[in-house]
Amino acid sequence: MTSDASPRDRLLDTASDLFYREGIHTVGVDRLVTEAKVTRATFYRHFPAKEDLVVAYLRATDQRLRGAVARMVETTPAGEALPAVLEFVGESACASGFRGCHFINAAAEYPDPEHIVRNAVDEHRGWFRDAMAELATRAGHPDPGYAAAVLVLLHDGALQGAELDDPEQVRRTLLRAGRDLLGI
Amino acid sequence: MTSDASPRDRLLDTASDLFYREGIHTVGVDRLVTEAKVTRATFYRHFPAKEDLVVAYLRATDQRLRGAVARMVETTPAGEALPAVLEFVGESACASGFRGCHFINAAAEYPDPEHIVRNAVDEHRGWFRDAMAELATRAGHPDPGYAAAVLVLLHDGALQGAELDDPEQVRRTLLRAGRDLLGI
DNA sequence: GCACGGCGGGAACGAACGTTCTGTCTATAA
DNA sequence: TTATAGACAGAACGTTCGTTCCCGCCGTGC
Repeated sequence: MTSDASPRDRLLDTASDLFYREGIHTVGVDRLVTEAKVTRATFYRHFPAKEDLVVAYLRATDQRLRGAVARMVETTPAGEALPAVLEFVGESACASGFRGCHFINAAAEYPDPEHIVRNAVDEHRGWFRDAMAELATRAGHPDPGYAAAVLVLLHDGALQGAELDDPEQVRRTLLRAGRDLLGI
Repeated sequence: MTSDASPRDRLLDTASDLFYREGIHTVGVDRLVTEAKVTRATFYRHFPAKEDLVVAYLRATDQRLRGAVARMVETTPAGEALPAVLEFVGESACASGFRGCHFINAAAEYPDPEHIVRNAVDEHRGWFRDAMAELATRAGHPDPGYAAAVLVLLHDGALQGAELDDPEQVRRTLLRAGRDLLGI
């Protein structure tokens, strides 16, 4: 239950849910405090402003994804890590309630590249690219930089495509294209 | 000059510019009528509501892209149409002022798939996929459906990646991956 | 026992939102 | 010449925005 968590956690949980499902600008502070069962005063006691909650939401999502990838890496042999990532992306894209990439969606609402929200987006993307490059290296891929760039490209395209078109078809295309490109 | 165009055209031009550069929700009607040098009454005489202007903006963008693709198809032999599309996408992504895909960005701000804005997005994406499938067919590609799906995937990934990462690197990755995947 | 900090309830702030209105001016068409 | 329609100017609508404040309650630690 979220109702017996701390006010800060309730806030972050409902923000994560609402920001992702309905967008950031369209979800007001009213909505947030009402659904989190928290008062405005409590909101501003934990977050200096709404955009700080947005950053916290992205950072929490980032941490969740880092954990998922780390767990995946631990449980799959080095040679199968890249296809495993593709499977993971494909499954995420087909999950119910999927609404595209958290970070791409957030960036679309914050055009200024210097904004703190964009900083959070950049950090996540930097980590993902580096993580993919390292996986490719460990898998013995001849060109890890290219492999990472390809994985980022396919990742982004698949996540946005799955939201806007048929997720299952996108998933199939992603897997087939990934295997073709990465030589696996 | 936009200042001697009709009020409706001025409105659509400034809306296209502002919506793309700064986002849709963040640009208010105040901003629009001020920069278009048009009064509120004139605004609402031409568009029942702001979201109708958003739809008009997307439809105008859609028409521009259809024209660009049609022109490209006319001037390139059938066999080279697919790489030409990739070049076009890559160049667009590296153009100054590029801010990602108009339609993906708009969809990120309108989560409801039944919204009229999303309808405009769906129409554009449907056209693009069909156009790519037809190009692939005419180029003699053995699996036009897959080729079209791949082009959509790479297109989406490249456009969002170029906005968030290094556009030149994304362009190179796009071209190389496209050539590898489409056998060209 | 008492001070203190976290939280709930709720009013209030100024600003901006999308939208509607009244009224005046001017160009075009009957 | 007059009627009409479109664009102008600008005030105003009610609502919502993000943010701040005051007050009373209650649990914990000194």
